[in-house]
Amino acid sequence: MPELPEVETVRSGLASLVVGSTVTGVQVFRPSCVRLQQGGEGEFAMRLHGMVLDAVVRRGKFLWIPLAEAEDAGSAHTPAMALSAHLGMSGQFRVFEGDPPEPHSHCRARLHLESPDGPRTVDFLDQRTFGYLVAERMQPTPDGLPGGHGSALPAVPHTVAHIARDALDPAADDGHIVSRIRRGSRGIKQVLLDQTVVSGVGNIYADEALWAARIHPQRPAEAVSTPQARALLAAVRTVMTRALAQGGTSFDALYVNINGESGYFSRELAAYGRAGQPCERCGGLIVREHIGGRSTHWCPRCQRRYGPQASRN
DNA sequence: AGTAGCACCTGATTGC
DNA sequence: TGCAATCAGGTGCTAC
Repeated sequence: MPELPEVETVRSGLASLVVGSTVTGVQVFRPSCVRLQQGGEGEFAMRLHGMVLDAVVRRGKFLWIPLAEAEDAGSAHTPAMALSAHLGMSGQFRVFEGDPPEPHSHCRARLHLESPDGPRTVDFLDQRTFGYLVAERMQPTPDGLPGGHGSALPAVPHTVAHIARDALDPAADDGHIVSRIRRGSRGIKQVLLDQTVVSGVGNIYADEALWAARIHPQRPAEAVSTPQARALLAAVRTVMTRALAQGGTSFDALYVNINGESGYFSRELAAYGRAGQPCERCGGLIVREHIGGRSTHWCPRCQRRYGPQASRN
């Protein structure tokens, strides 16, 4: 599943292939992929047509492409609009140079571009259709700092305004994240998955970070100490940084891929998908349980529910 | 306000 | 063999 490292791989691949291109045509094969667009696919196509793709930016799992008017392209003028994209569970972008092939059966939308190097085609594929595209207005960031990775613009699209900065964002406020992590009665894993607390963490890296920090996924957030919350945030960063380093090597630039389930990093997972196997730290058996509808993996021996001193799991 | 639960969706896998 | 139930899960909405 695409989490921050996978989405960043997509972002950098897309950026290298489409920035500076002009939209010359828009095809929507499945209208639900633009379900967030006010006015539907007609409005979507109209807002994109003739615009220049100025950058590819990411915050957490959210991607967007600031759209410049042709006469403003490359200038310091701040784009008012962006093409936003979320990959959901199974979204992919593929870029073709020259004549594109027939659209894949999972292709939900296709953008035709004109670049200085000739025509380009961008396909948005999404088997499970949880992903979406939307052409929408940008708004300033409250702190005046860059909205995400890939652009210095202090702006984010409307659908991203409520999403917290991600764990790898240089502008992330650790003190604020730690205090929000420790708030409330929810299980700590639920809090990690809450994109308004810290963004970019999905089901796989949540389990990995909790394992690394030795915290039970169901420990109430308010029972997590400040040092533990700091360690957990550090673990989130470590696991996503390592995954990103691997993801970066497993993709071909022309086949802009996401491949959460079979990337090289899957071999390094310590908890996720390892139910019944020994914990590599203590030898206890990793367990799997459905928590809040999500499969959750942990070591009951070294991840204690109520803290290091508790005798009960 | 904070939290829980469900809808959304399709293809692969499992069970009978 | 064939069909139906189950599973995967990120986000956003609704209900409590």
